[in-house]
Amino acid sequence: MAASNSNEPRLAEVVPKQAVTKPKRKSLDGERPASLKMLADYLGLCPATVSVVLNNVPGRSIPHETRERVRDAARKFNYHPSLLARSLRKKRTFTVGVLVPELNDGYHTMVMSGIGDHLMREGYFYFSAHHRHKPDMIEEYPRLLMGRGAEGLICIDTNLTHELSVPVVAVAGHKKIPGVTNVLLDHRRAADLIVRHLAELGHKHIAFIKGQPFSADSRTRWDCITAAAKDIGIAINHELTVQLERDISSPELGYPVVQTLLQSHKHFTAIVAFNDMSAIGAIRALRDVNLRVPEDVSVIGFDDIQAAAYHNPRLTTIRQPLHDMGETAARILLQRLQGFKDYPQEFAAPPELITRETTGPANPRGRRR
Amino acid sequence: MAASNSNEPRLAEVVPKQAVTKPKRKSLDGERPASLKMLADYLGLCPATVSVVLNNVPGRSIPHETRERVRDAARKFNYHPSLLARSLRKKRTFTVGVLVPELNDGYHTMVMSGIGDHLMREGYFYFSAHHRHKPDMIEEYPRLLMGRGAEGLICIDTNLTHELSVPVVAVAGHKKIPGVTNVLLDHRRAADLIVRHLAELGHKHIAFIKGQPFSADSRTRWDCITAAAKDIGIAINHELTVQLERDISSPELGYPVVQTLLQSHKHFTAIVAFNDMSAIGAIRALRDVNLRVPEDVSVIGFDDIQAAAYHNPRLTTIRQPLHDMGETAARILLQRLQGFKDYPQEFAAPPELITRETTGPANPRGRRR
DNA sequence: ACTGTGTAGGCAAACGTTTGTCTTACGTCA
DNA sequence: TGACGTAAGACAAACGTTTGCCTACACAGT
Repeated sequence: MAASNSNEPRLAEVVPKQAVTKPKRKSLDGERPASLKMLADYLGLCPATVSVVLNNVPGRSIPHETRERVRDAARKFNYHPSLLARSLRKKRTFTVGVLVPELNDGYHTMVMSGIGDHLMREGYFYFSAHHRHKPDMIEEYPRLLMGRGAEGLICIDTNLTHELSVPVVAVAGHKKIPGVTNVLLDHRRAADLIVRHLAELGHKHIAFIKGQPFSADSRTRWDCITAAAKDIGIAINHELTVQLERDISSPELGYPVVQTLLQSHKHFTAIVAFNDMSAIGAIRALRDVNLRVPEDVSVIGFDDIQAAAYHNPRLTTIRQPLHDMGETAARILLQRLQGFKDYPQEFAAPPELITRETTGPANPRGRRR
Repeated sequence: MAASNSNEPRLAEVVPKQAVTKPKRKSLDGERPASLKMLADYLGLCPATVSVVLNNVPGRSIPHETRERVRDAARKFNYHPSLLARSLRKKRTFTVGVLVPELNDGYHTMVMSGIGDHLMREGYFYFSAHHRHKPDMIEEYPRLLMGRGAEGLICIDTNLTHELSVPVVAVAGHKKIPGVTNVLLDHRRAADLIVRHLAELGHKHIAFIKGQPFSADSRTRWDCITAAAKDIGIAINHELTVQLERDISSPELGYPVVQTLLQSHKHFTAIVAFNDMSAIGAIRALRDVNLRVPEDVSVIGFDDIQAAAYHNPRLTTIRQPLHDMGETAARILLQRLQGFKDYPQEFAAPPELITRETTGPANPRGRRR
């Protein structure tokens, strides 16, 4: 804004009462950011009038010349209103809270990036906090964030347990909670894409890696998979389903469960992983026992994280429009903050099948050992 | 040290789940959250006294019985102090700003996760903002964050241009700016590790991928590499150095520059990439012309992002202790906020060579074509 | 001369805290 | 009995805004 004033404005020159008479109180002179009151003193007006001008309050008659004087002074003293004071007075902070399990995770941060884009565009700022799936933090952080002035919350992949006193949008939230809008993937469609893709390639013996219990998507995704399999006529062998347990976001996630799967010596020609990370771990486990992907076993991931396209072989996966989902979440929250009453209770984003190199025709011999 | 008032009233925990037990609200609390004034009215005291009790202000004599009454009332009405009002009054917000180029990037978010850990532990919250390396945003966001009450700033991989009026810690910052503490990798050591490793494997013709000009580490890293090469006696062929340009964080970053490198038909047996992402892209470009890694060409990355360990082949790289660096940055900032005067002007974190599968003995024939 | 209508801007009360200073009332001491 | 100390808490002034209401004028119309 005020980039032009090369010589620093000396507020002390025009407000003699502090700087000149009391040189020892250094913190009070020029260093202190200008306030409405200082401006008003300087201009011979009262703070209210200055505020009115600077905010262009409609319905107030202030002559053009005065308005210019005020704006000049604001520029000269590099005035920035104290948002703290303003928030206190107006009871609006233009701040929301973003609650996320883990900052260092491709899924979460992709969503956050969408959230951030929309919020910044609309002039909102956000606090972020991560809880690492610890229940007491999930309980406590919303309160703290609200205490900090968050007018609403966006929770990513977080199992909320109860209603809150501010509007909430949950990304990858499934539980129906009053006041909570869920933004999630259309899991029925996603499951259909996965199972149909594998069925068309001739797979009949399919192993599944289920998500961790604490991950919000786990339950729904699995339910949809079983439903889709039933529709399409693929039998689900429960001896071929394994379950992720660890709370990490690296391929190490998928490695051990596929090892145990392999040790069971069951026949399968494809693995449906809970997400891309576990798919990558799965592929490594397969290769470590000299199984080729996709010639011997097809693997399909979920999420389409950035590593997926550059993994070797390139990972076939379901893309979630995570950035869009983040933007959508932010948009819905802001609408609700602006008093929109008939906001959607749920928003389902469309998944997309990204066919790359880790899926191929079923090998009739299945995995060899 | 924790953020001053450890006696922050933890009231909600004591209050029984309100939804179930109280269908009807008590007379006093109506709509708004309880304030000091309401409490004072209820107790027949004045707000100041209530404040004094709740904050355990030393040197005030309030009888024990009154203190209990006050605390009971606070619990009863689920009182939480307005941090907005408190901040306005005390001129402390316990909030900092975190400025980052991109939210969806392994490097940045790993650092953020360290920052977040430390800040939350100390009772601070933070605003985050991302600028995508746009100079006007880099100029504007610090102001906005300070306007929001940030008492200090942590900038990750951000080329600040000038001093700010609050304490700043720059992660991967190189420029010496008054008031800015730099937390960075010991690049001299890192460069030494890289060059020595390749030299020991017999590499003499080494190609280099330099970082983008806007990336804060680019310059220093390159300078250190050339210094180390000189020390160790490796000649740097400028026809074998290419430069990243694009502002993306996917392997696509490194792919095209290695393509051009290959088109030049120069002889080389190893590539030193600016970071892991570009290394992965480089490997793909090599494989696409049927060059094997590491048999024909060795590749070494930088950062040790999560994908590095699970890439195929596993990536040899330099690990930056990013999480630690984030924590360190936060710690230094908080120390400065608490008035520590002799904080370090610079902090260098130790790199570590992670030898995996993408580097091997130099192939005397070099790359074939 | 009186009323009405604008115009320009001041006044003061919020918003919810914190903190230094003041006032009571009571007891103790000499 | 007066001086004094002290406990218990009230008072008021901030912090920097915003906003509803008010005043003081000037001018025009009857």
